[in-house]
Amino acid sequence: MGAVEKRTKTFRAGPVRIRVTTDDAAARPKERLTRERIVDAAMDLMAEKGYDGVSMRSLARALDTGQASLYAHVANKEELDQLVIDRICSELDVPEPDPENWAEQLKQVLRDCLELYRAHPGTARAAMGMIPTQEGGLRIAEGMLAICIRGGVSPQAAAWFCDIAALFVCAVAYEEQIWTQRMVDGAGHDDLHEFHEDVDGQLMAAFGQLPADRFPFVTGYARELTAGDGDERLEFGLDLLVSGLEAASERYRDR
Amino acid sequence: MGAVEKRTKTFRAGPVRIRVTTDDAAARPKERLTRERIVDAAMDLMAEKGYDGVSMRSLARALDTGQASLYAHVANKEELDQLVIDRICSELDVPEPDPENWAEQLKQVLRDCLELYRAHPGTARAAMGMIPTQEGGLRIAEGMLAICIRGGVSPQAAAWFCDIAALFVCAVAYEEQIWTQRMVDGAGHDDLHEFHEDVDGQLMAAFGQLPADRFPFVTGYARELTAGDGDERLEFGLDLLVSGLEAASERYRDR
DNA sequence: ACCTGAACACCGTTCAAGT
DNA sequence: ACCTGAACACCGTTCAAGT
Repeated sequence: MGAVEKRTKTFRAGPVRIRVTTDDAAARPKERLTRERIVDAAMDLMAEKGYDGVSMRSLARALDTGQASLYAHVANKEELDQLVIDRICSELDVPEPDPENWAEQLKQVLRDCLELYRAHPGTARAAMGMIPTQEGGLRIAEGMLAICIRGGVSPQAAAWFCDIAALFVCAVAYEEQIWTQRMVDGAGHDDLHEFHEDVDGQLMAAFGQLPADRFPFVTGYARELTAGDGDERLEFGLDLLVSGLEAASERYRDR
Repeated sequence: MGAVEKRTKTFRAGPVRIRVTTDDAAARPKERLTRERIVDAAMDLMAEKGYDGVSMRSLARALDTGQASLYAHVANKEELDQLVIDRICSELDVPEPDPENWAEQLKQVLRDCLELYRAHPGTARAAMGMIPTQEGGLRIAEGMLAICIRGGVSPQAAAWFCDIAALFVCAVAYEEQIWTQRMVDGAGHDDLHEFHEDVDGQLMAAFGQLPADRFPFVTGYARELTAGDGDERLEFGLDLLVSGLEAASERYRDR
């Protein structure tokens, strides 16, 4: 359950001192609902059950309140998602721009973003299609823009790059989380790495067995199509985007 | 509703001949359900009401049957989504590889993909995180791989590029469709273009009004951050990816 | 073989009524 | 001011029963 619910209480029973952690509803003076508590509980629930595990109802249940009570603090589920994303964004540190080293700095921020999504399963789904308008998200946007522009990238290229790169990382994380969720639901596996290898193996076999006359390249390069884990694919994508940006920055020099 | 439901019928009432188009259930010899009819109806419904407008129940209603009947032809909603995506994929023509011109050919295929998503609102959401395993999707993967490899791109770079570029286009389309859906739901606007300009305007104002000391770059480049429509941003992204690929192909020469 | 009604276990959101 | 129960209008999926 939520981090806020646990309290310790000490009883005296003759010579014995009993110290218990209570988390049953009856025992505590019901804490007031706040946005903070709601977001805390949503993050716990999301980490445990994935994006679809967080409903206004399950969240109310976790907070031991009625679902309607949540709407006194949060406009709707979309706003809740925004608050959750903003919270995780605020965990990320963006470095001071080092103009000599902008390309590597950008890559590192984007790698950190993926790690952040990974640390909080379900969040990538919530972040898809979200524009940063809150403190946390804006800080990251500010930091990435700063790295680009202090590094000499033209403003228009920098702005579009930040947008596109963030979208890309989010999409990679979302795909990963879909597969992770599929594993959790399907059970049968408890090792994620092993599961991925299984999927890749089956996929490679499937590609390899297609009619070779109509799909010569898919069958011929089945190995390459299924190669690499999430990190390798992210790294490849970051290489494309960043080395592309170095080139594009020239073309957009005047914008 | 679906294209299949309308029939004309002629009655004789004394001297008058009445010709009606019936689409009420009672009048027609109920057509058998098939996968084809189900996918047809799902596409119509999705175009009209977006991704969330297609539920197994609303779909059954549109087909004038019970929701359980659908499960005789389609394993679950996920399979339905796959069939819909595969159907739209089969609308796309992939060109014969022209090795001199591989970069432009790739961009054109990816532009066509975005057009396809746009022509069928709601599909990008369904396609997110989907691996092509059916005829239609595989054809596109085959075609893109062929263009890359015949153009001299190393196999591993080609394979990862196809994956990443498809993900990118899908994510761009998904973001667009979220905004479009938001407009449809919110009503008040009936011109999509005007709506986008409104959103961009408000966003630019919001960015511009942030505390300039903490967000110097976001406030300073508010115009660039909100500039450009979907096409310009896609084009920029394709430039990054494809020019990045030309560079990466060298580094992966041996793989 | 194919289809159906009814059920099960869920959603997000609203609102009059309570403390 | 804050919280609640109950309702409204939905979901995906299953299954015994019908034709």
